[in-house]
Amino acid sequence: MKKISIAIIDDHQLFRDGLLSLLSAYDDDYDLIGSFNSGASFFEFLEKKESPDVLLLDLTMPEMDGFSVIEKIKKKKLKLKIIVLSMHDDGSYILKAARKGADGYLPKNVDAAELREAIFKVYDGEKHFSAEISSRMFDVLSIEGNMSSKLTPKEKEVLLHIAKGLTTKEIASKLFVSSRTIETHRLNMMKKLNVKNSSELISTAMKLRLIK
Amino acid sequence: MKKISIAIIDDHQLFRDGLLSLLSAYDDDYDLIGSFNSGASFFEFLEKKESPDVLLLDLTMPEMDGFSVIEKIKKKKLKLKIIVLSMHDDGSYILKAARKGADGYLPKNVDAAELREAIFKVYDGEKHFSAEISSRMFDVLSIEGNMSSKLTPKEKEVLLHIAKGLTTKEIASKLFVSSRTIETHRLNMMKKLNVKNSSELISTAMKLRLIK
DNA sequence: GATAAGCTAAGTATAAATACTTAGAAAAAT
DNA sequence: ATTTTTCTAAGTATTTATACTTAGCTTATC
Repeated sequence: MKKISIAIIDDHQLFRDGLLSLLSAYDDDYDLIGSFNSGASFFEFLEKKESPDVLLLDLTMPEMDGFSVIEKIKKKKLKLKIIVLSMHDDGSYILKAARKGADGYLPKNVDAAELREAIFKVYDGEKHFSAEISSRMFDVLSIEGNMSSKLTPKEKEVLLHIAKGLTTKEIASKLFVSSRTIETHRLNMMKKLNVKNSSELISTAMKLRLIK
Repeated sequence: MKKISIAIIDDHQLFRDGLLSLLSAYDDDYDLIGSFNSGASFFEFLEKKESPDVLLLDLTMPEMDGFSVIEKIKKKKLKLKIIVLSMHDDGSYILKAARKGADGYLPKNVDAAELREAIFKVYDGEKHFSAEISSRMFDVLSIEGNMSSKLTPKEKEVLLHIAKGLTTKEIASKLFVSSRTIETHRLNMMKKLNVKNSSELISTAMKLRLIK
């Protein structure tokens, strides 16, 4: 049987080393072709060498984050499977990865056997999102499901000011527009997120990471 | 020179393996006496064997989390240094660890040299919080500094309902008290957190992880 | 050039929140 | 047993937010 070729992208050594160790438990099944500390160095590598079958990818990295790496892979129409291996068991992160086209998502507490299962599954064209992961995605989806569309830049700007405790009037004078405009923005956001008032707007927005 | 004895507590294999790999870079300096997947198994080990000099500890674990491990160590008055090695670069986590008595805090992107430096520093009785870490702590402290005291259980209950979008009247009837009582709770919280209105109350509370 | 999306703004009425304070009863802590 | 904290509640005036709509103008997008 052909070995599955694997690459790792992660900015921290600890994680890369840990993954290497997990992979080595089933050494005969894999062919590790590279371990990279950034998306850039991975794409550099691809210019000379062949693409791996499966990419193990961290999300939070400086400069080019995991999401951008997925985007670039899809843009280049590379035929490799992507497993996101992230420290964030946060629903919105997982969902975003899935939307961008990740084939699997593993939380931090993987063991060698679970990792192996995921790799084989995505290599065979299946998706791998664990039950726990799926339920978290579901939480966010249930909020988003009621969200008719994304917030516009101006709306986000207003949202930030609301979170800071500014009143409608204060925000209006800060942005040089009428109070009614700010009210409209706020009310539009409340409709989009399907919430009843400003307090729920803030808490829902923070859950969805529209503000941090 | 005597080797520094080290133990690791982390629930995920990937992390433990990664740490082992990082430690092996300066193999001669350390004496790894144990690697544990839970606080319980570490304390079990301590009943028979001697305590390590330095403990590398993860925060987020099932059952007994890292904070509880620190507490138990302090209660038992064990003389070992604790370095928290966490995936959370979140100010409130770091601060909580420091308050409980952690001697150092390292973010996820440690390399072997940084880890070594931290281990030697805490072994010598110093504290090790990197500049980045310290600044995050400072962010939370600056909010907390203006917080006269903690929220009471009832206040937290009211806070949750506010975050869900309930009005004062709705919360009052839900908790079988007068609207004025709920108002008092809300206003007291606003004073404690030094915020101007409900929106800022929610955003600040979420930053401080008073609600999730 | 047409279509869609985003930003701007307003009318009118009602509901809710906020600013300021004070204070008694109950529960918890010491 | 006493002190402290928490929970409860209210008065009055003012400010802010919300409900429900409509709509012109500007800026992208195709």
